[in-house]
Amino acid sequence: MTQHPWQPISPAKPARAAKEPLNRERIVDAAMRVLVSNGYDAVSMRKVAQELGTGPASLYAHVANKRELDQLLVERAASQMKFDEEVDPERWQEQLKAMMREMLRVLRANPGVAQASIGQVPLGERALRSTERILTLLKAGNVPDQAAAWAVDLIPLYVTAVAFEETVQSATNWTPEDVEGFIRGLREYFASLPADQFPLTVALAGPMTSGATGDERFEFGITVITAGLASLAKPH
Amino acid sequence: MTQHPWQPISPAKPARAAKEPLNRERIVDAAMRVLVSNGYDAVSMRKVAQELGTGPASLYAHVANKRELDQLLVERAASQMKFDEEVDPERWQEQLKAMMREMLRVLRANPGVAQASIGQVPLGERALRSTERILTLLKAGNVPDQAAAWAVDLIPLYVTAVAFEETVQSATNWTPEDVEGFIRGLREYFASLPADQFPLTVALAGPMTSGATGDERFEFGITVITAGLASLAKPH
DNA sequence: TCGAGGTTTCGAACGGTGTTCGTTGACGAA
DNA sequence: TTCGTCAACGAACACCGTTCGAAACCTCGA
Repeated sequence: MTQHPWQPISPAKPARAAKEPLNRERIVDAAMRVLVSNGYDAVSMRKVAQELGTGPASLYAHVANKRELDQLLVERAASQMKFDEEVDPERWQEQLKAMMREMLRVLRANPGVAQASIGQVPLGERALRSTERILTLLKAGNVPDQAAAWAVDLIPLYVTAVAFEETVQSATNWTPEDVEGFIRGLREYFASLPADQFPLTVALAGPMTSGATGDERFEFGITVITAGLASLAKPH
Repeated sequence: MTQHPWQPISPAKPARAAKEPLNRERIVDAAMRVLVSNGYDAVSMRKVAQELGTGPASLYAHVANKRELDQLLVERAASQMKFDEEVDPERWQEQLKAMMREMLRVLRANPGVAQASIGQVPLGERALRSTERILTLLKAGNVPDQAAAWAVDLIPLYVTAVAFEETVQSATNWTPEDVEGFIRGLREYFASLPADQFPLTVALAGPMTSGATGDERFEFGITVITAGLASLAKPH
């Protein structure tokens, strides 16, 4: 569509030079396009190569293997996270929650990255900035050193798990109506259980199936984690 | 080794009857054997069929697809969890932690189940007992209904994510020495960062890389979550 | 300008995966 | 005995990650 009619069919330059040479960045670009538009499962060496107009073997000159490509995708996504606000010790809990929301936002915008990212130690420069910021916020909250250090793991793990869960569910290609029907069926199922064996499950069928698609559950999770960390704070 | 020498080479019964007919239970049994001894990645329809002395197509008469087989494995593993102790309202926090430890124990004993389980709504009878128990414990702790209902998601999600992370790492086939070396390298890397940009990361390089292989990190996580839930308790 | 050496590209192939198709063969009902 | 039904399963399809080796290309010294 963008091709101009007067463009020569056979390019003036030799066919070989018409292609820019491959490099890591172009590969990650292509992989990112496939990831965003087709999900993580579609990110295969073949698909990425095809996106670049070549074969899968060509990628291996620039990327050791699929796992390394996954890591590059994670770093690329991590670089989209913005944590601009100055750390304000008075508002460390709110700022920590904002951080987690931002992480989830980026993971959602790049569906599938969560899958590639889970269980990976964050090492890139952007990830280090996140680490440093988490430590700063928790130090501002008087959280002990060891707790803060472990929270650096806990926080991304939770956010990533939530994002991963969402991508797994969205991978089923359900329409919103399907999801709604599933939720309703679930609620009815819970409510129909024998009340003598599962009294609370029956009684809480409504709350358990509420907020399944929105952000309320995530808000709840980050509230619990933040409150839990705050409760570990050393008395001043 | 267990075969007796006087056992006839060709069985007395017709060869067809020597094979028990296939059914879901036998398939899950076989899949479980493959899972425990070779990890989740080895659980393919072909391997499971081979374990049963047949071809992959035979499985599809009893199991819709691989995802359904995964779900059956999750249910099988969930049925191994034991939550015997009576609920004691005075000790609800400790009992909740014990529950999470038991969940992790089973997920560890069945490496790979976590991967199949993440993002799945727990529906089997065993899972329902877990749900009911979580709700009972939180009710004993005066946690509001909506919070308790969402905690039913949060708790397994965290435990499963931890287990999943562990299986991803163990899938690299590293020896304990490799892991130790990696951890040491990580600590040195953190410590060597520019202190003006990452002061806390440098200062906490030790704590951040401690307890990486043990259970301390998990204990920390369940403590944070339990404390966070407790902080939501309604004043009585 | 030529040629050698090293790197990049990439078609072909290997061994794996989930899944489907269509035939086979055993069994219960008529 | 015959027929209809359905589990069993061999073969195949379309994928996957990865490797190999030959060709094409770029760089640089002679």
